[in-house]
Amino acid sequence: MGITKTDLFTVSQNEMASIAKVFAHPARIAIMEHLIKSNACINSDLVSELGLAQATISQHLKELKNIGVLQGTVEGTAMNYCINPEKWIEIKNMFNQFFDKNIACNGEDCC
Amino acid sequence: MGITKTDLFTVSQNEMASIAKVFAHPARIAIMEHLIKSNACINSDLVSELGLAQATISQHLKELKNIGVLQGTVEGTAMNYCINPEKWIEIKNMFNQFFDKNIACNGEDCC
DNA sequence: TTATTACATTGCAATATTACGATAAATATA
DNA sequence: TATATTTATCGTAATATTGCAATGTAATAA
Repeated sequence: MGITKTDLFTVSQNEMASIAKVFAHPARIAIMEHLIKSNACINSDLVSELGLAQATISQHLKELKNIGVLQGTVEGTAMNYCINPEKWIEIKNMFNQFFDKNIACNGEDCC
Repeated sequence: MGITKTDLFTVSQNEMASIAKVFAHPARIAIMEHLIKSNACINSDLVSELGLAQATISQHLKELKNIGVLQGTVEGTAMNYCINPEKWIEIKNMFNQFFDKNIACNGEDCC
């Protein structure tokens, strides 16, 4: 089907999954890493940096903007994209909360 | 196209993306959370717990096994799945390294 | 006004993912 | 042995994602 049955899961499970989905493409990881290195960046830089077409990069940027991890300001004809620090921390905390659960097995017949 | 141009990106960017992809479905988040709560679990438990078909759950478990975050031991006709603690820490560290980068803007014209 | 530049959007083709019924495989039980 | 139980795999339909050329839009420069 390709359709996810979101109604079967909790809000936080769906949220975690949809944020992870944005991180689930190497181009979007590369965009974030490049933005962090440069401290600011425009779309056209990324085209030469990553080797993907302008339309493709614009699409990835849109998905990163959609979850709020990127913010963009207009700079003449160019765009000035950078990481949204508040959202960055928020997502970081979300992953931390998930991974900080106690995963110790308690029974001797466990795994 | 639906095909990712992995050759354009670094090994670590591709790895991060492919692990995030496994976390990018609420059923797989729910499976991990249920395993952590129960400390051990079999496939048939999850079918009644999650409301997805047995074949679907088996498929999700396979993907979680593929990246090593789950391990399964045979228990008669049943399976005993649980979190792999070493891999759990490894993935946790991967995300921590990614999010612990300094994202402070340095220029006054930045965002 | 007419380019030019930079980015977004649209419309597709190719491929991937999700879900599940059917069925296979493996073990346990009568 | 025959049957039930549990999980894995296969095949397939529905939907989603990826990538890009073409085009649209908005601001600047000539």
